[in-house]
Amino acid sequence: MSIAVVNKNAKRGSTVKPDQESTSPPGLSSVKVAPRDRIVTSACELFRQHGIRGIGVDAIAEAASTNKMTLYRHFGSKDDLVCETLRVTSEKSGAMWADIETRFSDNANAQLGAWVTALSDCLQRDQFGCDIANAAVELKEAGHPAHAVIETFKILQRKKLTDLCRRTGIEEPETLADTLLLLLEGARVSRQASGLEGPAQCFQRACRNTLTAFGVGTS
Amino acid sequence: MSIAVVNKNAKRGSTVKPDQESTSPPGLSSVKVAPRDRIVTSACELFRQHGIRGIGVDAIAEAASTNKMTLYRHFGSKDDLVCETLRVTSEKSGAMWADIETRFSDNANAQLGAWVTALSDCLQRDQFGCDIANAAVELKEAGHPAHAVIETFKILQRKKLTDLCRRTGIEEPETLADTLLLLLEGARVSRQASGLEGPAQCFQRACRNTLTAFGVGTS
DNA sequence: CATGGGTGTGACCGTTCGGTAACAAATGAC
DNA sequence: GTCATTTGTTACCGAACGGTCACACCCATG
Repeated sequence: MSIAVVNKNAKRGSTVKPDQESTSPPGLSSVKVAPRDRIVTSACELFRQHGIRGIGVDAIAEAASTNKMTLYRHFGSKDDLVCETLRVTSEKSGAMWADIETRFSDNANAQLGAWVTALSDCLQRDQFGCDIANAAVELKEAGHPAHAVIETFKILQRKKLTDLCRRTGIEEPETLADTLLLLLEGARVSRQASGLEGPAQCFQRACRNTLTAFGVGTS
Repeated sequence: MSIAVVNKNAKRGSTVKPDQESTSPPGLSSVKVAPRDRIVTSACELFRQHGIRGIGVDAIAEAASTNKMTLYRHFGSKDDLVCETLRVTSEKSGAMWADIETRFSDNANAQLGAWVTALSDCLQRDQFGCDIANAAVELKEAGHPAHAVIETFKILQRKKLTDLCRRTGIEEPETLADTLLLLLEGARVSRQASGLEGPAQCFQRACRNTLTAFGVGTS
């Protein structure tokens, strides 16, 4: 699971030290994750659960089983940490794309179908939507460093989907890609506002209808 | 010490008082808006521009040309004020629906077309998306009083659009309504993350395509 | 003129926030 | 073992936050 989300056990005088990992068979124990990585992992999770403005650096450090000082040695500011978590999240999205491409190599239609399925599954599982879009909603200040990361990711995501749509040979790949992106973004935010029984439940069907309307058969 | 966070005009000793309204021809002056209404108006605007967590009650009171004490006499807490602004925003949405119904009475297809046009125009104008959905993204704490307001609005919005779709006589009004809602929600959040040149620019076309695919002609 | 309700004012409270200083402890390479 | 780098710990800072207090004020109603 996760590393103690809200460090209840704390009580600084815990005398024994090895509380790093909950399940730690002595000897080979676990992989010994570096503090920096633990911080990023915890930050990703807590930002997602509470929002960027809804969680403090103290809580993040504690969840990462470290302290604020170490956090600030690796990240000059909370904003820096925010940017790093967004970058990591972007990379995870890249991994999904790679997986789809390897599983359905050279079949654009099947890849589009797999994209819809993957995101639909993700929608069922994750109630907090797209971290990148959520960050854009939350951080409205002009010139916030996260904006560059958000823009980079969104441009890349759009380019990937447009290219994929183009490879199906249809007439308006840009329109299809943008339509699918609107449906996805809408489903993810609608799930947060109205739950799974709201309009979000229609996401997969809406995507299939759209693909059909554009002449893309996903077999 | 300094109470005023963004104390722009302030200068408490402004000697002359009538700075309530900028353009105030002496005599009949303006309509004399009550403090409570000024607070709600300012709060709506500031929450929209900076996010709910991004603005403090001091700044809201100051923008409303009043003070924190008066604010707390009308609203027991910041959360109460948040709920009230969401309610007011909901009512404005209701006004748009009423306008559409009066302009195209007894013509469901035309009303659907007008709905798309109105929201598309709104999308061009307003860069901050749907305040209600943004609040849902920002306020993730379970049991937050705003959730009830959000849910009420989203259910009503969905019901109105579904009923309108049903009145066109098509087969799957629920699916059409949900698809349009996903496109709308997606366009509004995408505009915040990727700007007007992003997928949001496709909103109107995607809606028209969807309407056509469902057999709804908006003439 | 008196009175009372709504309003303005500034100080204040306790908490939390992002961020830093100083020093002790652990760790790993040589 | 030595030594330098990386961590952990504790205390602290200034600022901003949500929220309250006591008191002066304005103004309409009687």
